Amino acid sequence: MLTLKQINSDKEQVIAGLEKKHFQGAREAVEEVLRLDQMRKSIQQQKDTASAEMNRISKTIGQLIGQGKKEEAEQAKAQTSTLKENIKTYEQQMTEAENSQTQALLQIPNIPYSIVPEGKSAEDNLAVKAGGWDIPQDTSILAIANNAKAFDQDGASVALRDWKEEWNPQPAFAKLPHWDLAKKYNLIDFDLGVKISGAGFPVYIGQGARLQRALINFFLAEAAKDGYTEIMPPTVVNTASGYGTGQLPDKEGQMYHCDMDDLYLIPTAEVPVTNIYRDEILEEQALPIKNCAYTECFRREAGSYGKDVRGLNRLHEFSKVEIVRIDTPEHSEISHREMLSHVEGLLQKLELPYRILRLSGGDMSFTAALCYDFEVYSEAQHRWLEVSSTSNFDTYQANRLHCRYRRAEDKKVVLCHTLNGSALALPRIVAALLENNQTENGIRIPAALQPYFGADMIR
RNA sequence: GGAGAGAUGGGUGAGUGGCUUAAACCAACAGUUUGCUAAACUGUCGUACGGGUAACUGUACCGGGGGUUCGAAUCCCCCUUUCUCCGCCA
Repeated sequence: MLTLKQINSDKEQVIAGLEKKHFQGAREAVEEVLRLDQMRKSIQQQKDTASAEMNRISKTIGQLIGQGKKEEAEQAKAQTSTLKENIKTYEQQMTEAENSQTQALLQIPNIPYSIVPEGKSAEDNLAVKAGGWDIPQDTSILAIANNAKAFDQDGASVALRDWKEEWNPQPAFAKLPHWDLAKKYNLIDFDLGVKISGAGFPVYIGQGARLQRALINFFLAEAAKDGYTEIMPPTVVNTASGYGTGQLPDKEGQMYHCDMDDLYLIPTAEVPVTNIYRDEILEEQALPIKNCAYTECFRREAGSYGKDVRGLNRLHEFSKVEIVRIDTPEHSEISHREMLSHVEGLLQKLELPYRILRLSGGDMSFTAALCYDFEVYSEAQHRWLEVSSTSNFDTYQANRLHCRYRRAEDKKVVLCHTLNGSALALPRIVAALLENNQTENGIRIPAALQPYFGADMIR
């Protein structure tokens, strides 16, 4: 959540930011938080004064009893009853005010950075870069893309906006969608998954299972090369962790819940791996912390339907390698770019056509300050598939997590920045690999993946 | 799952109702002394929220939550968790 300090000192900027994110009733929400804050402060002043008086009297009583002055002690006791009641009332009011204030703050999303494009929806996302083995290199627009210093050159990025329309690859032969390929090569059995679990829980078989394991190992190895520490966290988390990274309370219905023990199945490794640092004060020299983790991810995906859920496009359980960073505010932007380069490198090594989108204010997640999506092009489905979302949360998550660090310079304790990104989520990568690499003789495995897969083709 | 014993600051650890403003030691940081290193000495050494331009100061926090009391780290209840033993088990 946003800090009170931010809201207090930069009220108008915060409101403008919330409006950029198309948050309804931004001004009212901010005013409400400020009003509750004023209320809380004035109650605290009264309560602190009363408590100070109470402490003073109690101490006196102790001294009087020590001196054997019992009558005077009894007199002093008589003074305390109203005071005691007042304190109790103040405490209740303060708890109430604090709770409403927290509730109000939880309803307010993060504010976007200035380079986030204006806009309401996915239509307004900005393509900042594109690449991949199959993209024609002579298109002038793409030439700009390749020369652009990625991610921070707004002028260059704007020119890329409509590049998708310029590039309409014509497949050499009618390519099959991955659900047909999965059947043809006996890689994935969707019906079997329905039998033993339900829709959205595919069963990977033989080379299909091996491809999963190869991708996981490849992604983890690449992350290790880039200096990430591998974590293997629990796959279920408690409510405190759910609140820490912001899945609770707003996304409660999106997570699977184990009623008996009140635990949630993780929707992403971000949850356990970021919560490692909940309620921690880190030393500045330990930053940036770079962790990666492979986990299964579980999502209820309530409300999804149609072509979006066909095959591997949207699953209830899927494998993902996540990269997570905890950093200082000064360095988090650099960290973000390094993460983007890492993810881009993975897609290049997998030889997939990709584009990178800077999400518009309205399309960003509740908690992000800046977010880039990576999409790969599926030649059989003729559409872009989102395979990674790499975000900087600024202090928004850290504030909720109470994740802070001690500045080396002045020893002050301040909030960290948190960042995370998929590197990568498997299902749509598998879909794109199968669809784009199909030949008459089988499915080609990209060279970088061959050592992990143990073969150059799926036959 | 059953029984018992624990949980105190960055660490070790004292504290069984008011002489605690949580001792002491270690670590850390700053300074003094000193050819250098080391040692010694002195000082600083939590977090959150208030008040104050500031120096400073108030309140809360001893695993978490509730209760008893004028007053709780200390007594009572519930929860979490660690250890030991028993049971079960890959």
